[in-house]
Amino acid sequence: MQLTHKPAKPRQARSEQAEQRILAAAEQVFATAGFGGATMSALAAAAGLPSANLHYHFGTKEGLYKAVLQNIMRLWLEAAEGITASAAPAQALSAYIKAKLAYSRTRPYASKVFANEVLHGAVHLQSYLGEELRLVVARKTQVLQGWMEKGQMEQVDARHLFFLLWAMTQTYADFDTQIRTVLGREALLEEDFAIAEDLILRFTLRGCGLEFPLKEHRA
Amino acid sequence: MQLTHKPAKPRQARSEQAEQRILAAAEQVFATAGFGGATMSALAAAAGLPSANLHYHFGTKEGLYKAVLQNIMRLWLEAAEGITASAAPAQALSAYIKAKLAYSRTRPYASKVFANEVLHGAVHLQSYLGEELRLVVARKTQVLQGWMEKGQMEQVDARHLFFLLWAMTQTYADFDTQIRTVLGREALLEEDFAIAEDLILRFTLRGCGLEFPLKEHRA
DNA sequence: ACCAAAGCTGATTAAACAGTCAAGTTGTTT
DNA sequence: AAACAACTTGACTGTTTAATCAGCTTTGGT
Repeated sequence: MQLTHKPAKPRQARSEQAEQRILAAAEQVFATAGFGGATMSALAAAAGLPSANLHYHFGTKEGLYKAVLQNIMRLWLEAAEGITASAAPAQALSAYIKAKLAYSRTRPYASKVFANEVLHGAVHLQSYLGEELRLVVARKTQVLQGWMEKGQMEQVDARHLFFLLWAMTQTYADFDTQIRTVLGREALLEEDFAIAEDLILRFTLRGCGLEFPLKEHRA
Repeated sequence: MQLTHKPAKPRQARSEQAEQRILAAAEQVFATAGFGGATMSALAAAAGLPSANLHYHFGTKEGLYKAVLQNIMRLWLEAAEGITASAAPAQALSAYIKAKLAYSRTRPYASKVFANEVLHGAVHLQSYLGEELRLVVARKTQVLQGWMEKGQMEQVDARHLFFLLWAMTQTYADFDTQIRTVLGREALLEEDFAIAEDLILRFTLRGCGLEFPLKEHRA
């Protein structure tokens, strides 16, 4: 927990490479084993390095875990950038759903690490959830309320709308084992994600009193 | 993993009580710490017993974990019982959503243990997912397809419909930390679940081309 | 009242674990 | 090419952990 850490100010970072490699491997191991279930030797084996090496770069197991989480957090807020007052609700919400679902397809381990952390009380993410995420949700909620006041979409609770969008899109990463088993697949295919996207869009847009299917403008 | 277990056939089970107590405590500990993060002494402390006692009743940590999971599985399939060919789609789906959401409210730890297990590859649940759950989904999927053929609801992919219903209802248990933080609450209130229920029903029913809000018949 | 069987527990053990360290190698600056 | 910092590593250490076990108490059948 406490630091016997990397020499406080490394004059120059020569081996960014090793750290990236460790982080990528750790994302997978933490995703499949959880924090408690991941051992330093498993993490080291996945990175192809001796475990002393991981301690050199990240100090402690918890330090490595936090670095992995921080890496993931960067991705999470980007997706919502298209939700602005001047955008059209149907297009903006569609883009958000597509972006979030794309993360589930391309970064399933990142999603799982995040899910695992929140599931167990988010002790390492309290500040992120309480500050950054809370702020983004507050801002985006105001955008949606603006749309509602202008009659561009129906009245719905905007915060709960986000909870449901997160749930529906992330479930395809977090619970892929269950989904794959029910579908009888080794791995989820593009067509599965296409069906999912269509259904989530249908639910969301119609739920908000918007048109579905979306008609392309400027085809 | 291997058994040095409870005397194969206990003539009489005298202390059902202790096992229930251990299981209830273990559900909480496994939910908040995960399998790897839970220690036998933490489990024992939560149950208010020495750890040798837990080993007496459940053999190994994994044995206890499996018993907790098995306990949870019983709950999971019951909720879908109302989905039958003769039922009205809107009523049956509403009842299912309400039942699943009620579990998120009343048994959040059970939901979390299940979520955690699936998240990490469901190694202890493969047979359940592949057999029982797969079968139930196959049957309920047929019921929905029957409704669609009769024009009682729109064409949607029934299996993905279930994935989204599970995601939306269980998120209020599994990710309650995130939801509570965004809402600025110490604990989720009845009114939060009421809003959630309303929004999930709205999404689902409209997404399936059904009437929302539902009109009570035989009021 | 007696006696098995079932239930309980403190003390112990062997293995797994996170973290340390000293001795090495590599790369960069002057 | 010398000097130094960044990096790498195998061997090691103290602690935590799951699991065991021998001996004790409680319970129910007769």
